[in-house]
Amino acid sequence: MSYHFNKIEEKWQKYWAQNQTYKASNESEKPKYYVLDMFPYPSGAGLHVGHPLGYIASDIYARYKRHKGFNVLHPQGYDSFGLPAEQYAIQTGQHPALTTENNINRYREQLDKIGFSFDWSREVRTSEPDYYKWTQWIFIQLFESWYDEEAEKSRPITELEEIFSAEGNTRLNAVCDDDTESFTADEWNAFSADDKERILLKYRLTYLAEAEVNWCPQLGTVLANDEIVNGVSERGGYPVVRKKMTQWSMRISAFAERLLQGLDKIDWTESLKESQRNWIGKSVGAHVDFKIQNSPYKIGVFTTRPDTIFGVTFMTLAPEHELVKKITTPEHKEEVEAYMEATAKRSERERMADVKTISGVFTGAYAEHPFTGESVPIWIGDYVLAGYGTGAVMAVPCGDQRDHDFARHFDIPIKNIFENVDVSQEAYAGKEGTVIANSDFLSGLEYKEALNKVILELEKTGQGYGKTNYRLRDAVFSRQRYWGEPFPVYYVNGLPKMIEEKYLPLRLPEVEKYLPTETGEPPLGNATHWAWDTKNNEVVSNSEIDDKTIFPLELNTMPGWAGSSWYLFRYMDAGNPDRFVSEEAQKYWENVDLYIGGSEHATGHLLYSRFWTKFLYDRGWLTVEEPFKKLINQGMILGTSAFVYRLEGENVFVSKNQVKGNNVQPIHADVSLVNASDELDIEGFKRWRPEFAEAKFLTEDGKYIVGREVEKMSKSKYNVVNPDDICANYGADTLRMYEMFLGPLDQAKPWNTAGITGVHSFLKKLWKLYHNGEEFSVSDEKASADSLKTLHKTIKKVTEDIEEFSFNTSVSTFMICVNELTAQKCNSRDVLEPLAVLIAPYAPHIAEELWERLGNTDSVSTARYPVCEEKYLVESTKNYPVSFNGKMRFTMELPLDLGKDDIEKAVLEDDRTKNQLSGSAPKKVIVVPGKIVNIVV
RNA sequence: GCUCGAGUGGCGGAAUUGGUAGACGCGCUGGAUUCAAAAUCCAGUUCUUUCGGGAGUGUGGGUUCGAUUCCCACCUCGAGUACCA
Repeated sequence: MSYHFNKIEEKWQKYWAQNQTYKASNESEKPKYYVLDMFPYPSGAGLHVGHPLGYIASDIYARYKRHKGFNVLHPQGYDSFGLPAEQYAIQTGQHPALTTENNINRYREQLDKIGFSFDWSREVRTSEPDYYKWTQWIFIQLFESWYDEEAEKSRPITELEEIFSAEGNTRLNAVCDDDTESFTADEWNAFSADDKERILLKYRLTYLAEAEVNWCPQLGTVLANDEIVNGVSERGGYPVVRKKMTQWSMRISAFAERLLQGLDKIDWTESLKESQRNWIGKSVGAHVDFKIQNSPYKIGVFTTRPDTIFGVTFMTLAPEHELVKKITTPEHKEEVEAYMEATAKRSERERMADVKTISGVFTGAYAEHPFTGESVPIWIGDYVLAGYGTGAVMAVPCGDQRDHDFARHFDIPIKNIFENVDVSQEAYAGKEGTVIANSDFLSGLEYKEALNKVILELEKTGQGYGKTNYRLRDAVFSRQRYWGEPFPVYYVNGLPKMIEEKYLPLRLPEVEKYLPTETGEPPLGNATHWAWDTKNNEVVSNSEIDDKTIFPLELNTMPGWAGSSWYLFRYMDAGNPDRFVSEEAQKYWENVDLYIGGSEHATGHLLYSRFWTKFLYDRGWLTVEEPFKKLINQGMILGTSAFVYRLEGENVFVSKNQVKGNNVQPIHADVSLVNASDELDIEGFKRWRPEFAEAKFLTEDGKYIVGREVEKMSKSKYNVVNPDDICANYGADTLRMYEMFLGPLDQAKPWNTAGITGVHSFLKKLWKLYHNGEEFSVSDEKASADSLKTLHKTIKKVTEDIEEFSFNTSVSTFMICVNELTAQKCNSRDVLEPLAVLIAPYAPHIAEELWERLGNTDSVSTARYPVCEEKYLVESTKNYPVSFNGKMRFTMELPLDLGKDDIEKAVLEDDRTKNQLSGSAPKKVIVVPGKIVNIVV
């Protein structure tokens, strides 16, 4: 009976669904293990062969862990809020919920065909009200919390109010807005309710504030820093400009240090941790205040090199700095304003494009050097960023290249404060090994001593203090979109109020149009039924707003990362109507043991979910502080595009090798029209692109050869390979094993269907091992020693490979195993039964079928993983390579249990050795038992 | 520029507490089977050679009896990040 993979796979997929084979229980005697994939956004294009790569790897691991006796949680769901469905809605009017539903159904169909062991009973969808109810709930908890820097944790806002009314905020060490005024207890108690509310907003972990944001006009929304790549939007590649808007923000900056420290405790790749470290961008230095001459103001700067303070010859402010307008002298006003205007006009992208052009203007104002009292001219320049530090720098041209360039460009003096260093041509940025000169009390000191001394001095004189700065900014949380979580917020006197928990979810309202309103409000501004009745606690029509009991609701929605920041916990207890996850369920599953997904989420999702987890931990809703213990990034599977070459201006195509010397235009051809030897199906191509139906094709030897190029898989490049086709032609088991066989999991690699036959014929050979002709044939006779050795060797290697996520080599190991067993004519149950279990994580369908034929009534997934018994691996002899001066000459078979001296003796007595030595005595003999013998002549 | 990662046959890729480089698969070559093809099976396949060998893991050096593996310098490619004071 031959290997009918289609029938087998259909049969077992049905069986697993009917028997809920992979349903995980929240109670078990077994140890728990949680394997999670990054859940997909269900796009309209469906899955291509690249998508399941990580899912296959995690599925193998999940299945392996089940065999090893773990209670495994391996769920899947959908990150179903997002832009494409909304844009489709704008174009077609189809409700995003409908589009999303259709896409999810298609995804599910495709996923099911690959035979994953997901527990679908725990499926989550971020766009479902039952789910986003809890996203809203977490938002409210963030609003009701503040960050205590003393205790290094988030605390309820009610405790902050108690502190305020007892002692004001003067002694408090809490994270808050920079412009927070200080007050005493008496002052606090005398404030009006609205004033109190405004002050509390400066402390809440999610807050409403006017902020300079990244506005993308084409998308009609603001973007977070991690959603911008090279100055344009990550999605669509549209320009992004800076704009002031009132927005919800997340005070993630409060967690900067813990997010940084936490990295040391988790098992992630070093490169990923490094990305997060860079993103958090911790730098240690000092804050220094410079008095401005003839003015009540002072300029605060952050510097990592306070030791170079005597090298300051000017200061530079960012053009957007708030003091610029206040300190500019009348005679420089016109110039400064022109400069400010010019910078504001430039987009982020332009500003990044020409970093080499030096520009700036003098404000006419002077600051006072904190130690020498000398006058320091104040400039503005766009090389200083408003968003980092204080938006102002003390410029030390001898120690910083940018300051140096600026000074030289504008003829500002450069003062050298380094001994024996020439700074006339370029700045000296080194720290160790130089002595500071020309620096009053710092002269003669080295970097470290100077650093400590100057900070001490600054603090003594009240002109500054040691400070740690982080690059990590608070995350803007508002999006001007329709298809996202509505904020559970209404406004009274312009102040935000939270809807009470028991009235959640606040459901997304229906709208006529998904575009922003004519007045520029977000799409929810189109909703007619979008006001909050505080009497009946329900959504009512906007026309009823009376500002007494009925108030307007927030029009923004939450960003894409809101729902994905906590979904891992929902799987533990999906569907719980009373809590986002029950205490028991969370305590049992703790957090994710293994997380697999792409590295593109390094500074977005993976940082935000760590932030929310830490927050929920602080407030006592979770027992873990990190969401993902171990994380593996799978590499992308790339497509191999095919190109045809059209002669410029003609309807004639030339084959690949005739391109040279011709002026041709390469055009993507659908990869399904090209065979493995790069030959184009010309008739098929003509039917596919009717505009080329009449085209002429210049062939070579009667064949039209296409050009190839490796690119990202995408519909528009016609290089997409659909997993459904592979499953239909070769089976899911072949697809699974081939995807693993392609190369190391974490590496990017092009898809190449040609090689799949190797893996497919391996599965056919495996099938044959259990069959004799058409009959199932496994004997109860004892297995031969050779076969047992093959089996146990395989168990050992495959197990090691799985533990190290080297799935590609384990496929090779299986191939060797089956080849050996075939050669040994092995058909003993002793070997074939464990082999079926061993391969089940990789090729579950064929394993189930063989398992059943072996007479088992349970699913193979309930079988215990075979144990490698070393006794079968024991060798009695070993081939020793014998080398002379490191060059191998021959091998000698010797018993393995010989000692060093015996091996040496045996080798020296061998005729071939004597021949090599030709009478002379060896200088040295090196014997590594079990490995090699080297003779030095 | 900085950070991280990687360079091994025609191709994807194996092999690291330093010990027979090229496992396994694709492709290719030859053979068996077949009227023929597909499928299947067997053998060969780093380069070079006067058939004794010789060279060989990006380049140049070093440590070692012995280096794909360790050290130094350089080159190339990929990823991330980018005026971060």
